[in-house]
Amino acid sequence: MAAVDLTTHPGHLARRLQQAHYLLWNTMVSEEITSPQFAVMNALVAEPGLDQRTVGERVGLDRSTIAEVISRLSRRGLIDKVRDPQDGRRSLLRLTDEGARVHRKLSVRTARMNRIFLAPLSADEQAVFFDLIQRVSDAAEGLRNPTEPPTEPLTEPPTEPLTKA
Amino acid sequence: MAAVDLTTHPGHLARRLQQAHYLLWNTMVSEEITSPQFAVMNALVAEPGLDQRTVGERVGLDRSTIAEVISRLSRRGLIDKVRDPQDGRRSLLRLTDEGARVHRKLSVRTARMNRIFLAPLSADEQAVFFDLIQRVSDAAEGLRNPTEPPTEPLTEPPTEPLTKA
DNA sequence: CGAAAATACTCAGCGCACTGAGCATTTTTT
DNA sequence: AAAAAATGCTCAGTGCGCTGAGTATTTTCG
Repeated sequence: MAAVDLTTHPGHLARRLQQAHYLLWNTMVSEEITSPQFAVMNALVAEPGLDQRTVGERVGLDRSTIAEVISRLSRRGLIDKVRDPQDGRRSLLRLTDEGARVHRKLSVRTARMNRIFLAPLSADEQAVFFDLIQRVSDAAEGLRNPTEPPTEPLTEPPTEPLTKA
Repeated sequence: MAAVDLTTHPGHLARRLQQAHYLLWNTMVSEEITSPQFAVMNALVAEPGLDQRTVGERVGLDRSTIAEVISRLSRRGLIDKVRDPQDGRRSLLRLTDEGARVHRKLSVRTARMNRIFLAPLSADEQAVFFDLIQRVSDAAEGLRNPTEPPTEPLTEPPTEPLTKA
């Protein structure tokens, strides 16, 4: 008998929160377009012509997942995908007219859903909610992405200044 | 140009939080046993002999998902699964000795991981963090599970008492 | 220039998560 | 007791999410 209390486990809470959101999204926003798909479309509204990897970075999806999400959006005719003539490795992405239309429609519904989802919290609590989750996520991301904070700046050791010159 | 700010979208934040947790779990707890698998084992430590559906209910996994998770735990020899002789529909579950051993080991590591994961928050903030997420999740779950709260209390309408008699 | 390294993407494999449909076994009704 | 409903589980299908390996294209460097 040494069972643990999962209500103090952030991972478990995060999963439950996401599940709850998933269900609400399905009933209030769309059964066709998922939340990650919407996030990708949204990134392309903000910055049309991004390549696949960068979009993934913007919305927090790894290379494999973003590829699949994009393939679905593309199959539905919501985004265009073309090889970059300047760099044959890249795929450049942008919304189609239909994609832009769908994005507008879903934006409205998403806002409505978020209001309902967050209704149990006061405005102040909502702000705290965002802040806390974000801080935890950012910190954890930092743990994985050493970011190589210049252990010894690539520029150079304190021998001589060169940005100066 | 009507892109939305995803940092105020709880669904997006929940996904990011879970991803961050997933990565940390993998490096600090186990590469074999996942967080949902641990949750299932934990439920069986608390209540040995539960049937599959109830375990799913305890940890928040639907019938299909719980079936897969259990099949993996079973394949690894961490849980036992037997048909209920009283009710041929049910599968009764309990940890094997090895399962109990693994659960103990992971409990320690999980506690350590949670400390690090939550380190960016003060003790007070951690309490708020749990509370807010839980309230939002519970409320959203309530939206889907009508629970049939006695539209008109089953006890009785104000016309005449009948439990009386 | 040509080999080596970096970069963008694809592919296969595993695992979580949900729905809808189907099967077997109770339980309830008639 | 037979028909109907409920219950527990399985199966097929879709989608997110990660890793490791592989391919093609650029960039860098000797």
